[in-house]
Amino acid sequence: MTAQDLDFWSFVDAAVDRAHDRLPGIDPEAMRLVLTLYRVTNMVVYDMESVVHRPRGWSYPGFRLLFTLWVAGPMEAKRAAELSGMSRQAVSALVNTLDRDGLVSKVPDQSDRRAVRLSLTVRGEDALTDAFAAHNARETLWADALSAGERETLARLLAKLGAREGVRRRR
Amino acid sequence: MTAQDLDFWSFVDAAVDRAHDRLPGIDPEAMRLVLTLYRVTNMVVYDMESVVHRPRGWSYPGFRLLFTLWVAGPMEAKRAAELSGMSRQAVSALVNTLDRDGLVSKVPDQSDRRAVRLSLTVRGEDALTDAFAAHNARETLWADALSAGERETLARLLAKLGAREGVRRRR
DNA sequence: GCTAACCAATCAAAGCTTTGACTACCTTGT
DNA sequence: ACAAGGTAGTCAAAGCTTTGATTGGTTAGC
Repeated sequence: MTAQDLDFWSFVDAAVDRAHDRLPGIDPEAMRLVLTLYRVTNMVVYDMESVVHRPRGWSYPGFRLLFTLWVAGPMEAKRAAELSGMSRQAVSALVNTLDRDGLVSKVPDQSDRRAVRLSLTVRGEDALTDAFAAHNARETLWADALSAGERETLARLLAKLGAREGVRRRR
Repeated sequence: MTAQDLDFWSFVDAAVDRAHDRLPGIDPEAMRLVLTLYRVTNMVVYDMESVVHRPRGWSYPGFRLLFTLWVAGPMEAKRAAELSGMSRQAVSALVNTLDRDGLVSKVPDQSDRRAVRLSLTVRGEDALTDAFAAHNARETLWADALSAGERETLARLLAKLGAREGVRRRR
């Protein structure tokens, strides 16, 4: 396989081979794992965003924040950042858009006047329910690439990777 | 587990339960798989970016483009977009930054004057070699969460998901 | 009470990505 | 030759994310 014949996926093989040839000390398996993880996730996210969310006028981050509120109920912006995995600044910017579009309401907290309490509007809840149904249908389409046993194994190994001690998220 | 006790990971369980309760038709397994995939990948990418790349003054996308050129050699911008998984516009914008910083050179193609040929500068190659060593060491740290057999299984299942027919990348 | 430390949120600047539009160039068919 | 269509790259506008700085509010120590 020369450099001329590569495509998006065979690039991973070429990268592993080339790195292994040129840099003796590297770990080819770890490299393949992270490269593949990154590419698959990007592919799935791009698909979700272009098929489900952009046609509805939303972004994937917007959906994630609305979904967070839908799952865990009204909460402070800081907590929404923790649960969704965004930074507080990102939540702040994102809520401006969602508030403008009438999907989220932002109310100053009674007991702590620094905080704002976020909640779905009725319109936000309706829109989320519709978008989530389409989102999940698309998830199923992806998941169907694997057998039930493979899906369980994949989810379990991913969770184990995510639980990695010593390499923790700091935000 | 009430909504008050959730954290970043238990949110996934809560989301699956809550969706299952409120919307009868959804596919909880597919949901868990995609949610977990997304969160793990974001965690790994954030870690790489904050530990390896930002301290060197780079972004993760910048690293990916340099790495693509390092693996497959000089190429047109369009091809770099295909292999790296970025859009042509994204490559165009990114190359402006990398060119400004002296890491990539952009030369008009002789035979097709529409095209530009991208290649690593000497400085770009040196910087990439250094960054890649650190990047791969960090990848190893993550991969060590799993046994050798688990790593192989995970990489294989991810590749199978990425090879999904009927749900293809369109860019 | 009052100051110091801390904390929630936002602002500002820079970077990446996206869609849509546009220019310049190449290629094909007549 | 030359017009029609396709292609490579860029520009523009909007959105999200990041780091670093700032504002306003709370809490703890003296």
